[in-house]
Amino acid sequence: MQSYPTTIQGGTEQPIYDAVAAAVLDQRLAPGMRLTEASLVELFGVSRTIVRMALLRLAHDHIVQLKPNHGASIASPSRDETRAVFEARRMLECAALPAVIARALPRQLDSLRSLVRQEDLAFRARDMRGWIRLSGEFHRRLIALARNPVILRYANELVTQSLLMTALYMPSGQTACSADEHLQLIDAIAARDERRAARLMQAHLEACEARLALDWTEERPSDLAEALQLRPRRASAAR
Amino acid sequence: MQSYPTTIQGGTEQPIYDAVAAAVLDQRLAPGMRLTEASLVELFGVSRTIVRMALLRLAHDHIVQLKPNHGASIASPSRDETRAVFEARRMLECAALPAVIARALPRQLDSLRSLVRQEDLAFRARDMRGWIRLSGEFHRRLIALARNPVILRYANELVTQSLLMTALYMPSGQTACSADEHLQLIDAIAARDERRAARLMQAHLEACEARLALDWTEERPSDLAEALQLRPRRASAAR
DNA sequence: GCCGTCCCGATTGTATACAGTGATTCGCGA
DNA sequence: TCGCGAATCACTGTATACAATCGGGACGGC
Repeated sequence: MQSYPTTIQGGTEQPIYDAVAAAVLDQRLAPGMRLTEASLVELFGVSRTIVRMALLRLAHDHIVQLKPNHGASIASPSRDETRAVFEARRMLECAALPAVIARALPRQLDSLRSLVRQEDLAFRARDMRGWIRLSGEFHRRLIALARNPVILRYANELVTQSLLMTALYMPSGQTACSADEHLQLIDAIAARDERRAARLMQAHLEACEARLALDWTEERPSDLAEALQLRPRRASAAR
Repeated sequence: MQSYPTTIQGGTEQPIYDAVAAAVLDQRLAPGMRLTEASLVELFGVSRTIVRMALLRLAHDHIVQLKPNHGASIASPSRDETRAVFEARRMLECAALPAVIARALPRQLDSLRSLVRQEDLAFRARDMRGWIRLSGEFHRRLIALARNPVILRYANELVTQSLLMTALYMPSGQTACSADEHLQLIDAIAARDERRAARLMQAHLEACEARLALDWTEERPSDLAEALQLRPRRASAAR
C-alpha cells in the first residue's frame, strides 16, 4: 500500500483551484462571497473555459456552491450540513486511528508535536487565522499517518469544510480547537492505546462542534411564512 | 440532521454522467476502455463542452481516468489502489454501523432483506452482472440507513470503485460477495449488537478483498529491468 | 533490412462568439 | 408619489473555431 496519485493533477486550472482553496483555508474568502467568472478571468489571465473547470472542481469538493444561472459563491454550509460533516469526521477519523497507531513512526509523531507547538504559539500571538489553519493542518497530517490515500482525501475535504463552518458559526472571541487536546491525542497514539485515542478523538471533535453556535437560532427560515411564524391560510402544496 | 442536496445536481451533462456510471456498474463498460470526446458528442448530441464537463465529474469520482492529451478511459485501478479502497471501506462502513443501528427502522431492514433475496435469485440464475450490481446496491442502501449524507456519498464512491476492481481482479467463475454474509449482518443490526455487526462487516469486506486476485502477479512491472528480473550493472539513479 | 526522421491524421486543450436568463432600473401613466 | 411594465445590463450556458500535442506510418539513408 504505497503512494499513488491521490488528487488528479489538474491542468491549467490548478493555480485557480489552489488560490481559492488556500484563501478559504486562510479565511480570506468568507462563506457566501461571490466568485464571478469574469473576475477570475481577469485575475488569472486565462479564458472562461479554464475558470469554469476550476469552479467545477471546487464545487465538487464543496468549497464553492454552484447555483444554475447564478454562478459560484464560497460555500456557506447550513447547520444541518455542519452537523453531518462533524459526525462524518468523528466516524472517519476515529476509524483511521488504529492504522495511524500501527503505522506512525516516532519521528512523525514528534513532527506532529512541533506542529501543535506552532499552533499554540499562533494562539498566544492572537493570530486567529494562522491558528485555525494550523489546527486544520494538524488533523490532516494526523490522518496522513494512516497511509491510506483514500481516507486522506476524504479527511482533507472534511477538514476544509470544517474550517468554512468554523468561519460561519464560531462566536467571535471563542476558541475552536484546543492545542492541549491535540497533545493528549498524540500521547495516546504514541502509547499505542487505541481505545483511549479513539475516545479522545471522539470527545475532541464533539467539543469542536459544541463550540459552534449551531443551536442559537435554528436554521434561518428560508420561507417567508415560516419567518413570520404564520401558516398559509389556503392549502398551497405544503411540501 | 435531515436530507440536503448530497450530489450537486448537474446540468446538461447529467445524462452522460449517469449513462457512463450506470454502464460501469453493470460492467458493460470494462476498465481501460477509451471514451473519446467525439464519440460521446455523437451519442448524446451535445457539444464537446458538455461532454468534457461530464468527463471531469466522472474523473473526480474516480470512475474514469483522465490523462493529459490522451483523453478519458474507464478507470483501471491498480492493486495498490484496490487494497487502499477496501481498507477505506472497512474503516468507513464499520464506523457507520452504530449510526445505522441507532437509526434504522424495522421496515427498512425488511426492505434490505428482500434486496438480499433478489441478490440470491440473481446468483442462482447465473446473472452475474445483475448479482454484482445488487450486492453493491446492498452496501449502498445499508449505509444510507445511517442517515448521514456525507458518509453516504463517500460510501457510494467506494462501492462503485469496488465494482470496477471486481471486474478487473475477480477470477472468472468466482463469487464476490456472499448473500449469506449480508443476511447475518442485517440480523446483527436488527439485534442492535454493535460489536457483532462491526466484526461481521470487517470480516465480510476482508473476505471480498481476499477473493480478488491481488497477489497472483504482484503489480505488473513497469520497468524493463524489473520485468527481466535483472539489476542494472551501472548505478543509474535507483529511485 | 533496420533505424531514424519527417509528416499527417486524430484527438485533446484553449479561446471566443453567441444565446439565454435573471435582476435592476428607467420611464410611463394613474 | 406610487405602481407597473418593459428595456437593459450583467452574467452564465452552450457551441464552435482554432491551436497544440501525440501517435503512427511512410520515406529515405545507412
